[in-house]
Amino acid sequence: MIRNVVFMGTPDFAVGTLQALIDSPDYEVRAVFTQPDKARGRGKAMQMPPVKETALAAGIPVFQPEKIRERQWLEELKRLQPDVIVVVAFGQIIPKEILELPPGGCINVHASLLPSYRGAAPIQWAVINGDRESGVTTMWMDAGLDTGDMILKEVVPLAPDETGGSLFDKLSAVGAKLLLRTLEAIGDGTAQYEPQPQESPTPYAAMLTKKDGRIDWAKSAAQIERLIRGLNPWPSAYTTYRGKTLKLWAAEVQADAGAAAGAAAPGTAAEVTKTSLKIQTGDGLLSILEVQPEGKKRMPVDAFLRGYQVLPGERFGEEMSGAPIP
RNA sequence: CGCGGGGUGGAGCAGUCUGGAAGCUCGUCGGGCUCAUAACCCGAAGGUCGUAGGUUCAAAUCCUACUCCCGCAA
Repeated sequence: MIRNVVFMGTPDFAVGTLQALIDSPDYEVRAVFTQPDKARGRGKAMQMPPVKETALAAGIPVFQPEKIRERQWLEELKRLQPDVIVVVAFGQIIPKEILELPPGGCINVHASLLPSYRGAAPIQWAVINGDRESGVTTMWMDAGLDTGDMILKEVVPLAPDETGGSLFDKLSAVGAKLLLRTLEAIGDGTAQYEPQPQESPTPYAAMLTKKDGRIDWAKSAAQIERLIRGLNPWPSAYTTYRGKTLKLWAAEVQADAGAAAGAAAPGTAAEVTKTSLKIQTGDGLLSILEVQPEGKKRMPVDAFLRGYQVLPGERFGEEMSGAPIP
């Protein structure tokens, strides 16, 4: 029998699942654990995690441990007597003592089809790698990182124009439903626990940083286009132009294959018209569709071209280092 | 008080330092040319230069306050 639930999570991705638990008549969310408020945004204003806002709105007690591994939190959890702890993108490593505390275990919702993409940024990496499908997996957490026994999975196909943001929304919704089904199965004893293979078929999906968005024009047009989609809306793919940052929000791989005779160096504006901008990559041309200059709003390329008068042969992504490229 | 860029006809920009008739590339509307066009030619409409106040004979431009948008950082 599963009734008392403690929820641990932090970002937007976790909100849907928390809300589903709150709305369900079968469970009582006794407490929510989330990361401490942090100064973020312009003006470094304190901002509470999305999960905290949801919990407060529902009148649920919120705990914000700096380090969940500290003894006091284990004691607090013992008092709460959860039948199960639900963990969704919490952002801290949960110690073994806590993992072993609830009779129903610590159940994690992970945004990939495990054992692929263990780690913090599975969604974006699936888009960046051009996968045909992704999904959500629930598992019984163990001491490893996303290595626990798998309980339920749901596959979600990727659209051709899938972005990190759009897939994020899809998987978040799927995750909420999948968790409810998982708790149900655990509650009535029908849950199946399938151990994961030791090795993941994919590299570890490390947390993304701004620098992951810097475009390497030597890569292929297809790879760059996927990077742009995967990192949309965060952290966003970018290059530099006339010494300033230029974010790229949408692009299209140029179909006409033969055109890429490779005369120009990667990063060069190969073809410029009044309404289009095609940049030479390591393999093929990439037609830029939407950009955002530093300090400006997003705009379609044609608007960008009107104001900035890009010349054929201009270079994108030049480094300050000034090392001449042969 | 974290750092920084910006708000100029519908769009993107210049002009601001060195005050003195609102500009560029487009778009829109009308006309022309063309088999045709994101092409070309002719003409037109459209702006209290973010808001409020100040300095000045004169402010998009200098000063003050405010407001909105965005990049970095976190």
